[in-house]
Amino acid sequence: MSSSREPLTRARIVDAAVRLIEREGVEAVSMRRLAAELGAGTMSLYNHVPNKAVLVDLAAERIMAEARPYHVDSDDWRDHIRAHAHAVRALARQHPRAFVMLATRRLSSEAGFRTIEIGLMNLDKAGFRGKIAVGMMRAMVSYLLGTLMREVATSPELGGIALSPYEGVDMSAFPLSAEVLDELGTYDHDHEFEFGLELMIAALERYQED
Amino acid sequence: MSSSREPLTRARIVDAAVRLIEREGVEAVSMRRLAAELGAGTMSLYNHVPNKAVLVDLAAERIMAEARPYHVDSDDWRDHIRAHAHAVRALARQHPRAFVMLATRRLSSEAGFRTIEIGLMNLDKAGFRGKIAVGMMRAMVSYLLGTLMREVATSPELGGIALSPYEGVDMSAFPLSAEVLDELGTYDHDHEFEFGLELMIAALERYQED
DNA sequence: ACCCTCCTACGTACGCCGTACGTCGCAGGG
DNA sequence: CCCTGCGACGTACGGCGTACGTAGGAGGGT
Repeated sequence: MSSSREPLTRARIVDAAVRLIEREGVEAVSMRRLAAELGAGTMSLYNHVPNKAVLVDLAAERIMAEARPYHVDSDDWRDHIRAHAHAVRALARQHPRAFVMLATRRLSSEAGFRTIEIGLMNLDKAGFRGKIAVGMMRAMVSYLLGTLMREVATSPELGGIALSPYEGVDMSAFPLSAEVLDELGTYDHDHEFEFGLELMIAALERYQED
Repeated sequence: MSSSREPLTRARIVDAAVRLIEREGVEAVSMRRLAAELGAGTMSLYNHVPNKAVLVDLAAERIMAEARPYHVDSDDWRDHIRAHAHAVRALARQHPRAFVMLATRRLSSEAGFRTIEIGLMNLDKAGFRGKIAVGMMRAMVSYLLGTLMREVATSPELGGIALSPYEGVDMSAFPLSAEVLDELGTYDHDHEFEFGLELMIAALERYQED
């Protein structure tokens, strides 16, 4: 193992953790396994990282920091909000196995504020400021968090929240559901994301009129 | 231990699991501990439950089934949607330590369809049917899932997604955030939930006009 | 009355886990 | 030359889920 010659570093350890998380999910991460992957003794990791929880935090921050900057070629605030939402979605889709972990964890302040600031700028363009802008941003975050949880944590092997409609349920008790059973069993995540996003934007526009 | 005389039952085991989850969270659940709590041998549990994952599923379903029916005294579809959203929120707040688990798990079909059917009924009242109603319901679910994740998984000891703004970040790089720093550090979950909910309803109303 | 079957309870053991602690070897400075 | 300090590592403890084997009792058939 060539890598076993390199000295152990916090960076190398976090790297390995991120790779492992992306490949097999957080629950696959263990100190022993990580050490083995690095060709090192288990306890050597503790010279660089105080414990597993911190290590996972560091991995989460590293993934968060990967968020790509993006450029929008438009003056319409709607396009900026759309671009921002798509960027968040892209991050979630690049790291499906890490998303729940990220969503459940306290954001690192730096990356958090970068995102918040962008959100506030976009709402500012739409004419929303101060308290109300914060409320709207939070509603947007909630929507994004929710859809992406549904999209990304939905694939069966990740253990998701999807409904699996055809499991011996007596549908006669649920007439309206029965009518749209096909829709309920189908997921077009692109389309759903777009639909919900436009719904949110429509809501903002409505507030703009007052 | 008086309870150790009772015969072991699936129901008794699931009950104990639910209690433990509510008291200390899913991660505190272990077969050994559960058995000890029931005054039984660890392996005896396996006569009633195939493995821990299924046991946790059963506990999740049991909690889900606790959802209280509610009555709305109004003809306005908005009030029905509000009531439904509040019911979901109440469930989440009654089981904060279980919510992330519930949100991450495949819903039991029965309870799932009950909720879906109510959602579809409410949207039907507003004049939305078929595919578009499904889309709207999913957007609502996303919003609810998101806000409630933020609300319920936010308390520090549960390891949440809240921002904690005052941690040596150079705010001069984030002027808009700096302006509303107080807002960002404050959480009024009642108010935020209501605000986001009205935002969603406003969006639906807008679609109604077309 | 007998036995046979089946179900439940339980003990043991294996292979994982996180990590406290102690030791060893080596690099650097005096 | 030795001393100090630090990184790497082995061992060990107490936890975990669960495969497997056994023992005991309850119920039914004869």
